[in-house]
Amino acid sequence: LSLLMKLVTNALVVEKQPVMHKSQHRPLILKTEVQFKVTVRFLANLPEFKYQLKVKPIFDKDVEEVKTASGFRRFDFNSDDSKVLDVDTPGGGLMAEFGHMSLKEKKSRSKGQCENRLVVTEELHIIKFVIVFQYAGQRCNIEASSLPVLVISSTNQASSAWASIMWWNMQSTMEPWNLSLFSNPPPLPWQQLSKALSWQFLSVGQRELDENQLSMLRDKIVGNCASEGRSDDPDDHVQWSRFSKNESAWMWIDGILDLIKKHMVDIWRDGFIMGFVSKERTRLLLEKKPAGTFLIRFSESIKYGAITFSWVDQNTHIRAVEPYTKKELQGISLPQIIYHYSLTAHGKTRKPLLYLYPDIPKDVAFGRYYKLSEMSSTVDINGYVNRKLVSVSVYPIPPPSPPREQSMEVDTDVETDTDLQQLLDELFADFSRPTCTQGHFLNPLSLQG
Amino acid sequence: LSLLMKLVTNALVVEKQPVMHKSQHRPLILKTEVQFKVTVRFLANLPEFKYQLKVKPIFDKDVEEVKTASGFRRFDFNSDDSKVLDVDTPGGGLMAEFGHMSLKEKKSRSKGQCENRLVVTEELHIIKFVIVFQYAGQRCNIEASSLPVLVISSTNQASSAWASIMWWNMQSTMEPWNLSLFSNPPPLPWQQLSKALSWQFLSVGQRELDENQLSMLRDKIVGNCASEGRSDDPDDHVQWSRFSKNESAWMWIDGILDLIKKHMVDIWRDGFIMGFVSKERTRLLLEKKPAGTFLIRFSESIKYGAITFSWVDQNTHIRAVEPYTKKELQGISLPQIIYHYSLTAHGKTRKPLLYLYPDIPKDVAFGRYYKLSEMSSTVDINGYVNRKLVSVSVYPIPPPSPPREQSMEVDTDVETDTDLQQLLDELFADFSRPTCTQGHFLNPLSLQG
DNA sequence: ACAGTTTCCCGTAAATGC
DNA sequence: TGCATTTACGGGAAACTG
Repeated sequence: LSLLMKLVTNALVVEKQPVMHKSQHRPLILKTEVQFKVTVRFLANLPEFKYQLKVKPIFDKDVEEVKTASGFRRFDFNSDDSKVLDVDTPGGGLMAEFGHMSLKEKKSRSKGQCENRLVVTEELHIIKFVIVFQYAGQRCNIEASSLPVLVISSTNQASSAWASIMWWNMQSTMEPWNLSLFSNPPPLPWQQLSKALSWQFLSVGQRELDENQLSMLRDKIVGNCASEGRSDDPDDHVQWSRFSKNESAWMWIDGILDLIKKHMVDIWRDGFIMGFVSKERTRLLLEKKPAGTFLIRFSESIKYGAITFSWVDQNTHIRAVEPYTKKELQGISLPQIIYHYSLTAHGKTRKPLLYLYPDIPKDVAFGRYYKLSEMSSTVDINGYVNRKLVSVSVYPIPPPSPPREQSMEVDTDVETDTDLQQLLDELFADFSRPTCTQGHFLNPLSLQG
Repeated sequence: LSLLMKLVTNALVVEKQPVMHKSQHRPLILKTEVQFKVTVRFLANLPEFKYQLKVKPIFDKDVEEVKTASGFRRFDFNSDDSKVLDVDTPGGGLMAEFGHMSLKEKKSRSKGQCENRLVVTEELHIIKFVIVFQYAGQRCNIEASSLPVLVISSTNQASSAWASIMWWNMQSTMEPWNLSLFSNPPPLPWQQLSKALSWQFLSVGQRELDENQLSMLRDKIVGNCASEGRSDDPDDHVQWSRFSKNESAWMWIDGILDLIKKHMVDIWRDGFIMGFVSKERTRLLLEKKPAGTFLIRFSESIKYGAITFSWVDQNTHIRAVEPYTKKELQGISLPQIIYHYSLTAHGKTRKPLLYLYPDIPKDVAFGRYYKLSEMSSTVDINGYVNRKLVSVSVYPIPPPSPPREQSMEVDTDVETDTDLQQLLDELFADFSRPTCTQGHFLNPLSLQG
């Protein structure tokens, strides 16, 4: 009997297709009150059992007491809790499809009693599918278990949850099925973590991280730049807390992944974003290059994914533009920004970006992208004058304004208008110097030799 | 007894505060599965009834059969269906607060049987609050009714629903409580409708419509420009279908209200948006004005609320920029657009906007707005070069590109790159004429005398 | 096929809980 | 009080349903 159980247990395969955007093959993140689908397949083709077996999904079966003790949340299935009969599949095997499952938290009375309680995105749960099976007068349970499941209640937890999944996947290659992993998570070799990170970029942006990019990440995450040899020391390890906790590596990287996914899959895929370069390395790379050479970097300081470019300006000054955020990129694409980016300095307006590092003319690199987007916005519509957005800078920066303690009042206080006007006049002294040409027109962007 | 009932019935007042964005004092739009709050007040101060009266909300009481017959949907309260005891209020009166009400549709088996079924935003429902009341051995019902309620299931229905509310409010000043109004809605005098429309702008944008704006709307909605005298003919009437049905007046106006609410309450309030001006009138107004005079108009053609400006260009040409949509205004404000708007034509770049019609220097009108927004984006951050967005146009438009039947292929087809490059070169011939200045820099925005 | 209507669910903001 | 977690719901899009 016990042999039969084991045999048949292994013959069950579980597949899920939740609608989580992050999920790939392994659907390990489930959001409460959001539907997901589970298909249970009976691999051993035993058609004589057709319509005779009932499958029932159970959340955290067998481990419920343990988990409750350690402060885990408890969940129930919302609607489809009832079991579904087996049906035959085209291949002839048996299967059951749970089409509209979703989770709801069971509120337990006393929650915070446990000392070292994990954060919710570290709780590893299990969904089991159980068949109560009658055979030869005997009765036994056949079970199939899902991969570990992380349950979140809001998409703002998805990023942390994904960190847990990556960590678990890396651990479980060595020590499978450790559901208490995050009670005391062992550090991981950088070698292994770096591969996982690279895969994320492959998955999201169709291009892995190269050695230079990984090296920058190593310096940032492993730190300990003592061995500045930049070779991957196999002794380098990363702590879970360093990787996943607030303000730490993964949140920053995931913001960048999201930035790529939403706004620059194509440019990333084609390799035009150096991205992970420190400011120092940027200077090293650029300082020997002719003016007009630039490279594209992810912002290291801004929390939720932003991108900037650094370029060699006149007199070999290296400058970087204020990073563009995801929100801003909704209105204008990075290639468009790069194509039109203009700088007004010392009374002269010019386009400071010429060659993508090391020496690719920017149109060769980016032409294929901005052409398409420009096309559509340049067409005349109903007799209207077409238009487009251009990102411009005024440099050098004017002297900083004196601090204003009550900026809230400004919008009703007419008195400050004059101050503001002055400041603004200063700011745009170069930019908007009025000039008489034909008609009454100001001529703000002109080069006044 | 009947006297008492009437007396007490009138003594009940119903107040609701749903979280619908459109709702003002009268909360007449309810969305299914979204919470709202109802407070029932017993105006007659009879403290001896404290804690003895139970109030029960009932949806479509007394009219359910009629409505079901005419194809109306039916609803139930979700959770708080149970009645709540009366409690005393600070003033000493009796009241009951239903804190977490929400509606759920009761699916009825056969729905589409009714011939002339109304659309859902024309269904007028009623919520009644009933007290079963024992007095002197007698038992009777005390009832208070809500104002008519429109039930929607998605915010994309809110606009239509609001149209119904306006229409009902206008009708009910003459003939109150007509719940079958939309079965055969009588036309309304323009005089009355125009006031209601004007109030919408007052409510959303803190400024009513002036006579010129209303006159333009009259021409558009009433049509029938036979009496071109532009005086308000009291015989002008508007049909409900003309006002509310798809692609018609209200949808367009409501898109503009939303535009104002989201992006330009201040400029609207201060009266700098002429807004409702026909193209013809725009030309009449501007053609006698000096070059650089401009006015701001709402787009008449774009469906969901967009804004443009028309200006007197060189040689007294009147031009208008492609309208800005709500989505685009998320990234840049209208005052900023106006302040920096630049035009490149005939090899010269200039700012074509100088005087807001009739003759207000644009900085006098808009200075107060763009100063504030410029402030924040001009501050230097962490050594980055500040930047901002500018809306620019290239005019005149280059010859239209030959039609491309397979624009889908372009992004993988390297062959077309050359074509695109050529076209683009043409497009930006004026805009990006390369010029050698110091260094290698192109000098695209320069005036080459 | 299609339009009116509802459902689904992300992402943000607010509320809640601990 | 602050942070972790959940709830709420607008908005866009997909799914439904006659």
